Amino acid sequence: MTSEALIQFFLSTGRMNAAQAADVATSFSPRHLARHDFLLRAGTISDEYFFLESGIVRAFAHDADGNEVTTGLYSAGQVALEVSSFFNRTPSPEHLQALTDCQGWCITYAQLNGLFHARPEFREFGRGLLVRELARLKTRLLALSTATAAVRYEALLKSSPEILQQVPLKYVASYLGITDSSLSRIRSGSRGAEPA
Amino acid sequence: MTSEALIQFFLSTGRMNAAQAADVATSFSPRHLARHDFLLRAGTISDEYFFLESGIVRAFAHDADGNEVTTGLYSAGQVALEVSSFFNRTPSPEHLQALTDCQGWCITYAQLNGLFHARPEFREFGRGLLVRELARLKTRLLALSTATAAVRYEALLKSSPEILQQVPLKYVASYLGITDSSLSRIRSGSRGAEPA
DNA sequence: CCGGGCACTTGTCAAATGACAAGAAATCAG
DNA sequence: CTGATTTCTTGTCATTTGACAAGTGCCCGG
Repeated sequence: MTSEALIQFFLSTGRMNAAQAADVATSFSPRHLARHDFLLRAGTISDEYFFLESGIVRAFAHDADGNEVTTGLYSAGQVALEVSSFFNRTPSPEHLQALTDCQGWCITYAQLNGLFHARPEFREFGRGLLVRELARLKTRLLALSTATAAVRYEALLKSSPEILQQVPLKYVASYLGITDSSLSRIRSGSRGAEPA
Repeated sequence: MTSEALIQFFLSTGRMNAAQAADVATSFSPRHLARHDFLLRAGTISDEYFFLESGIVRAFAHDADGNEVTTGLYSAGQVALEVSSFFNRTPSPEHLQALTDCQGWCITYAQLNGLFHARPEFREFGRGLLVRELARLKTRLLALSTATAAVRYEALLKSSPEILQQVPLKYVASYLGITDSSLSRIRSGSRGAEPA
């Protein structure tokens, strides 16, 4: 089993060199998820930091009325993780479920902490990941309150086309903060546009 | 100058003991902001991690159309910080400005990193802060896509009444993702409600 | 004390989106 | 293959919210 993608991921942030990355990678275990498998269930404590090499994972929660809401969509090259549950050792507010078969790499909380303790450069990497995720959320928040649904859809289409191709539109809609009907209309409208 | 509030803040997460907290606090410097002073300007690199002992700081950015959008409101007991700029040493996408006179405690990036390096328990504390902020953003994101403006307003009123009292409503509105007119209507409506 | 902005409210109308429901189309399990 | 389920589209109408504009009151600096 080769962890090439994982090593590349460590290198991508520029905070680790090749030897360090390769070494850290040995602490991760390969992990496979079949379509519809749960990586984490709401109410339980996450103990798997999961790097996705292929496939798509969906995070979802329930709103005040009990409706399912897709809060995150993770594809290859990302870490699918409920941060607060994993790091605070508290019950997760949301589920993590594979939408397709997934291949990736896992590490437990204890192992990760061991690495953080032993390897300052990996610590930096870990912090970078949190910071990056925070920035991502901020961007989504801003878009949600200032951009129209159509613009948000176009942005997602541009930044993550693979998601649009593989994720049922109702989940995408919920991720974008709209209903599936609205998304359907947005898609039909943006295709033809008015010619002359 | 007493840093009692700062020490309490360190203790609040339960990851540091009293001696550790008091000791770490000595690395922070008192900092005062006059009303309307900028703690950070968009485009510059943040080098101040600022714990607020009193006062209110507003974070704001500009949307695609150039409109100002309030992205964060920080009050006493919180850290007013543009995380990605501070930790990645990159230009900030948003401004941080004092809405009232502010009193608090500051530390630079280099100093903070020094503490992280030397003190594992403070490192834990720092991570906890990022994780907490992330959870907060997630909550806001969920509310923005599932709750009505009125509900979001009520939630803010309940969780941070001090903000409603001190922040001009147009900033609150923008923070809630609505216009100031809408907020005004929500406020007038929720007072009387329909009697019989 | 005065003038000029802000801050806030309110009115009117339009645009964006949701709710609900009915079908068509694709997908999946037996 | 075939029926059942899920997914996606579309129609109709209601609701939420925004855009724009006018008007009142208040605060701040000279």
